[in-house]
Amino acid sequence: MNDLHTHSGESPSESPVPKVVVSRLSLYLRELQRLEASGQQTISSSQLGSLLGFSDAQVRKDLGLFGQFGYPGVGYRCDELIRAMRDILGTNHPWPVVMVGAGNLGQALLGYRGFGRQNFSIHAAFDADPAKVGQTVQGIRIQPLDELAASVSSHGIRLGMIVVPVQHAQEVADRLVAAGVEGIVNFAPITLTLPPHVQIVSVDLAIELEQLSFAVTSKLAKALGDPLHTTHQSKGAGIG
Amino acid sequence: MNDLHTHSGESPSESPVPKVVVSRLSLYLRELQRLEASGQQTISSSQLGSLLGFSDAQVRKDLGLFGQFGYPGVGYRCDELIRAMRDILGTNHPWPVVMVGAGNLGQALLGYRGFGRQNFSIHAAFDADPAKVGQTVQGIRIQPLDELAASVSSHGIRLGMIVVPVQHAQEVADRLVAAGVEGIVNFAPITLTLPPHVQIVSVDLAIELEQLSFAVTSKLAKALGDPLHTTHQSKGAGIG
DNA sequence: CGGTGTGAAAGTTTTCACAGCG
DNA sequence: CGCTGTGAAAACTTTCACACCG
Repeated sequence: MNDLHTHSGESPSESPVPKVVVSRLSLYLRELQRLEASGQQTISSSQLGSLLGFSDAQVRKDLGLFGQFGYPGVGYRCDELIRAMRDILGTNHPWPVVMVGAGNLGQALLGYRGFGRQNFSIHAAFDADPAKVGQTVQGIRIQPLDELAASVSSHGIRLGMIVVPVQHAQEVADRLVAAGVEGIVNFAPITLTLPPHVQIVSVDLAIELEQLSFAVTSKLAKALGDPLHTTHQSKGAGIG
Repeated sequence: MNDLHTHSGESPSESPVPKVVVSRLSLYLRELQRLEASGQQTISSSQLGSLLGFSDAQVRKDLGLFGQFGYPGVGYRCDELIRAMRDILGTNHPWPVVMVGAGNLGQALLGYRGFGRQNFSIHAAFDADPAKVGQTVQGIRIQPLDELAASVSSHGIRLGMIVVPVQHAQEVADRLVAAGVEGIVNFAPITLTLPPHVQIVSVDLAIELEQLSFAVTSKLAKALGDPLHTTHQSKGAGIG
């Protein structure tokens, strides 16, 4: 590393970075920011890994996909690595986000301090309900849905959040895409159908809990030899 | 399939089910419930897969880990498959959940209809702030944190949600575990350190958005040949 | 025919292990 | 020495392709 013939213009054919790597990158960054705030200057791949439950090799391999950031015998400098990670993730510049849906959850998210940590901010909020439109929540005025497209395009907004009831989610998603949004966080419990150039991340609270009920159930089930959780029971009666 | 010498007592050594399979199972179930509600009786693996963006083979392989649920030439019966999935995920019986943290987000989650869909319900809510304790939100009285352990153990509660500010999250997690909780959904932006028998699922809104900013940025970057997003640029100056 | 269940092949991600560096 | 960066091996996951079934 530290080779000074900085070969920036590298070969153009790249295997796309796996999603799971990107999610670990975010965890590395979150942890690095905590470490830096606590005054730590450098960190090794094994320290960083063990803080997060990953192996040292995994940390190095993940970082190695994007460049060479470490110093042999030393580790990584927190400040440098933070900056590099933010460059990679795209959060060294602000990301205004639009939110659609100003119900319970939407209003709570409007007040959530913690987007800001990574340069995200809710730029505008929209709702279809005339009773909500015009209210100001957490300093953000709720606007009517008709203003969505103009707001997105005039401010070059690229990301949106869907916090509407499930029966409206697909339509809202379509409107966001039509307005030019390129990425959506969807809190409604439905699989959205969208063009492939639009990125989606979904958060379904019932599904998160289901992951736990499975894990907690199968832990016990295996100990007891429950066939459903130790594979291969056969089905019950026939179809008719 | 449909072999009637129902070999329930199968071999005890099992490869654990991958997490990614469990998350797809939840998506299958969510979609099946929608289909059943719309009156559909049966569905094939390729239909179900294409509704969710998976291949038919993937659907069959995932289900095949747990048993034989389909009918050749027909597909799967929605009602049967729903029941089987709920058995597998453990959601054929109710799951009372405790919530710690009754701020903006916590209160919004108290009002969230949609846990119920999969048999989860928030049984009790706790907060350290004396100003919040005693309030009733969405029909649930906010209790002081001291009552957490007694509530968990006396009702046999196995799952908890952490919705407190980040600086209190680890301590709250420790208290939940000490009280006997076996699985936690954590909304605070921190990696919790807990004994291995406790399951954790994390939701960090800033990280969800980062996944999008990466995807949206790198899509453009690749088109332009940005070296950070087309791998292998070298670092800047030396360490000193 | 239409569709499942499933071994075998292909592809992907993680771990190993070690050369090389400051 | 301690630690990175990285090929090679191992482990794991997905896709293929086809026997079999109603």
